[in-house]
Amino acid sequence: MKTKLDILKQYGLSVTDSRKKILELFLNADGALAHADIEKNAAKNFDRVTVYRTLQTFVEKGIVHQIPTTDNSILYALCKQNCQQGHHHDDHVHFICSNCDKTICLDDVTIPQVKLPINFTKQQAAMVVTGVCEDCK
Amino acid sequence: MKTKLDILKQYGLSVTDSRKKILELFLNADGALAHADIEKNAAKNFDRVTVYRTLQTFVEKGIVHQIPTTDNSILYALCKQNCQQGHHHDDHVHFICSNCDKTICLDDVTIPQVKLPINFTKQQAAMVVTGVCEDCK
DNA sequence: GTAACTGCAAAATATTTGCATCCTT
DNA sequence: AAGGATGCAAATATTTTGCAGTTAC
Repeated sequence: MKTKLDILKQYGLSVTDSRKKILELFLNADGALAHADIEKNAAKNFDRVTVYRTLQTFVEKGIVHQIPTTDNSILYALCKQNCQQGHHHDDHVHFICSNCDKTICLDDVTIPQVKLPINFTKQQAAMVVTGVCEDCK
Repeated sequence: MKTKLDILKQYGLSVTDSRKKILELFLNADGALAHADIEKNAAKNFDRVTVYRTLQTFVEKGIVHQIPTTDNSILYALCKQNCQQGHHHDDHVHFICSNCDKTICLDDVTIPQVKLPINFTKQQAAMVVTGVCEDCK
């Protein structure tokens, strides 16, 4: 299993306290995190601005990806499987529980192909399913 | 074809200048609109706050729906087909052109079913495809 | 006439930027 | 030591709220 240090080094980032801490939050989280979640858990120790910059860096490097939601918030999630090495493939479905509000990466559920209208070219696809998760069932 | 007035009345909203104007923007738009787009085009005449409130009303009534995007902006789009009458079914795929940044409702492309892990219940699904649209091809 | 809608002002919140200092390598 | 990362302060931008005046029905 990869450690925080491995991941940071692998992406050519210097190892700092805030990056370690934030990465740890992701590794321990069972779902995706909103900026606010991270701030709540890390901002005791770090500046709000550092959270912004760290997340931005992680996204740029491909360590985390952003999940679009309808409710104006961006969620950030670590790809648990393929994405940590080499190129970033965010091809799984995200699930948002309407009860506990947790966002879960369904790493095993692949986004199905869709047939686009003629003259449309696909580069990426994202899919978010809302419903009730296994814990809230 | 439904007129602005028809639509507003159908949803039990009183007909005001700002609602007519904003609805017109949607009817003329070939894609989805960001809050900023609406503000740019309508805010000459209306207060910024009115745009917020009007959009909120439209979403509540089901006249427009929100499209999740990764880049922190909410997009609003009119459902061209089924959604205008009765209940709102936002079951089509959204397409974001990486060239012109336009967001298009692919009303004819239905979101495919996915098989969720056991004990997960689906309520809604959203799908966003990024790529190159027909105009930018 | 009444309820609903709008504009204005202002508060609350969120995000970005510059710069001096500190830390990693 | 050098480059990058952080913290602080402050500028910007975004969204929400209260209230008085106006408008639709």
